[in-house]
Amino acid sequence: MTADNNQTEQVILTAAKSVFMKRGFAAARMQEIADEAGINRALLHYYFRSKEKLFEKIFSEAIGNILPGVKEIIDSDAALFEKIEQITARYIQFATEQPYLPAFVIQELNQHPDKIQMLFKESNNLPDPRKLVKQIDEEVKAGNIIPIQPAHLLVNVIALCVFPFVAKPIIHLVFGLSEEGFKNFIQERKKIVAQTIINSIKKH
Amino acid sequence: MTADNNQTEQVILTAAKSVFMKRGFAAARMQEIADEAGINRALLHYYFRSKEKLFEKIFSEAIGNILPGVKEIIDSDAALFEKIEQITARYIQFATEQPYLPAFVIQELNQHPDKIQMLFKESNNLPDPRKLVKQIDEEVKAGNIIPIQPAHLLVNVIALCVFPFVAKPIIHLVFGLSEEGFKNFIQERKKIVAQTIINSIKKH
DNA sequence: GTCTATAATTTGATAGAC
DNA sequence: GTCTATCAAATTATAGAC
Repeated sequence: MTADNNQTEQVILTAAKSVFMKRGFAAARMQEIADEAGINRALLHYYFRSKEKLFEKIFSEAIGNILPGVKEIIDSDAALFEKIEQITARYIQFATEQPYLPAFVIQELNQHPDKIQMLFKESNNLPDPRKLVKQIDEEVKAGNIIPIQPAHLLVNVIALCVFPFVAKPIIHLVFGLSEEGFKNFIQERKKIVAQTIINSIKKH
Repeated sequence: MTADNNQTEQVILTAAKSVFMKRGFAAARMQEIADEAGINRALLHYYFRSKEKLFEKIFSEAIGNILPGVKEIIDSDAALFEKIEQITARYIQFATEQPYLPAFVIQELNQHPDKIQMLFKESNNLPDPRKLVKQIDEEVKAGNIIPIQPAHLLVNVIALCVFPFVAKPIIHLVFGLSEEGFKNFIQERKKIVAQTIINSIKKH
């Protein structure tokens, strides 16, 4: 593989990511990807054969960027409250850097659940919740936190992190935030989410 | 307007809602709507002129079903904790009856933010958060709840209600739930969400 | 490896008969 | 009001020259 080859491939991937994230698979156009990459459509097919194959590449890369980090935290030996703080911090930081990603994943997940679920599985980085589930159950038993089902706690954490990004346009509308105001809002959530979760389960 | 006219129009709207919810605007096909309505494409255009107009009708109807109820609760004179319980109950009940709706709204919101924001505004049922914001601020000042910015509290409530529906395929995957298991999970959340929120803000 | 030209198909929309 | 036939545009994909 020549340097040029590699470089063009990378330019295409960058452009494809940008377009797929903004538009979603169905509304994305190969022409727009080509334009953004500064090449023509034929070359897209030369490198990736089809729109679908290109999409799969982009999607797998995207989840490959976030899953390993989350998995690592979930499987770590840290204490529960510490894990919660780490997960929220990493999630929000990641979504801040790639603000289109959460809505994109949710959109595709709901439109082709089987296919997307397979891509998640193939990534081999899907967090296995069992260890964390056990840890939560033990904290409950030990009387350190109030009784709560681990699945609900986990969903609560992810929901508080991710939702503001997918609901961004509605938040702008309801609270009349500027772009800057929204950024502030997200930064505040880095502390607020962990605090909210911990307050909701700790015994006082 | 004859009975037949009205009936056909209703059949089309029902079919269109089903298809748009499942596919989203970009991936929805007029042919599929026609098939599901048991008519042909030409008749769709006879009644609604274009795909876009049909979509707007469906979207406006959809948000028209949920917004007035939420607005009513938010503007009511109920105590804060009571409002939180009412909002969570209504949201989750509504999303249970129309499980595709939350992901659908989020998808379209992110793909055509300006247009969708306008449809929200035109509905004239967008909740005005000011009264609730004031109520929260007063509870904070009175020392009844911990200091929290109203916007974060509101986003937390909606996030915990809505997120499980938009993330349904991933929840299935991670926790290995059956369809029945997911329904149970959602029913449990009717109590858990309000409880989580209230625990997170009340003083102990 | 990259381009131009074009094929093949899909899809939203309209014309016109009944 | 409903249908068949057809148009016009868009879009993915390929063939072939350079």
